Amino acid sequence: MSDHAHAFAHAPLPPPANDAASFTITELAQGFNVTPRAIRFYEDNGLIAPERQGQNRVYSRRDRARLAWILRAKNVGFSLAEIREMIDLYDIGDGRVKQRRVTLEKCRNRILALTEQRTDIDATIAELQSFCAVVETQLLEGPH
Amino acid sequence: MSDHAHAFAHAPLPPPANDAASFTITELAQGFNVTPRAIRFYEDNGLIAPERQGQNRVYSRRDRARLAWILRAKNVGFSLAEIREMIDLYDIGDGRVKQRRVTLEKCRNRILALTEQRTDIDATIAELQSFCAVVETQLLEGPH
DNA sequence: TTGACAGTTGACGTTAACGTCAACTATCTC
DNA sequence: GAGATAGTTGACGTTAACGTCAACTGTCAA
Repeated sequence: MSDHAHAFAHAPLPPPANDAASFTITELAQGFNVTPRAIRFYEDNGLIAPERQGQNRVYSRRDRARLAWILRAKNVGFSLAEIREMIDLYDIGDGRVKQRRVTLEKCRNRILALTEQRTDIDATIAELQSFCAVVETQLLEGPH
Repeated sequence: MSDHAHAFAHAPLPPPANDAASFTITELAQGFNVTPRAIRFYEDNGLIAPERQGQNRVYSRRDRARLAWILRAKNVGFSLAEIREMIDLYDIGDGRVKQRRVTLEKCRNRILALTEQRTDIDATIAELQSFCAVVETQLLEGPH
């Protein structure tokens, strides 16, 4: 599966066991196993907005949690644009009713899509497992 | 979530209820809700290899099943390159032992990644659901 | 004060996965 | 035989999500 496989070897996302109050960009990057470039890119797209000390970015624990959220959403297949929209949704507490109906429908659609996706994942896992079993058997039979 | 959402509104993949023995490219495309262009693209990348009648492609039921497989893998987050490699893996019955060990490891890694992804999906679904609940409550309270 | 670092902002390059023509071909219908 | 219709092969365009590089800035230790 070559090195492309790493495109799929996403961050193992247990929030980094760093209980500091604030973080630098490289701390976050290392903790989540992404590049600083990527984090800045998310900021350019309005996904995070850390404080600044002078020109440097300073990330709070909330920012870190938000980044975790973003990466998980990414891992689940959402595009950055979609993630941004979801974030915006969460920020609407004051939308009018029609807006809320739309919000609700979008949410439900996403839930449906995710549920479908879960089914696909289960099926794929099952297939890979049975394939693994076959290969294991071949191994036990020894080289021919 | 704009129209970008449709980038995620993947094919609802119940294999099309068409029990013919062979299919044209547009039949498959419509059945799976993808474009003929995409299917040809997959062929260019060695993911499918339908028969030909003259210059036209003719897809068997096996081809259709394979396309379903491909789309499911896509939906789960695999790149076309990765899918191609998985297909190649399935075609190795004669690899040497070392190759098989590698194959096995790759498979297991994928299973791990998929399992993680499942966890993320569950978490995301849970969050969306609780968010839905909140919005519903707001709706019931009526417009302010 | 002079590196050595960590961080910053553009600007441009890159890859994946198609979309979008354009120019043909083959088949059937009128 | 002239469209209409479904298919074909290039070739080029496009979008997302960063990577890469260049040119600075700010901070601290020797």
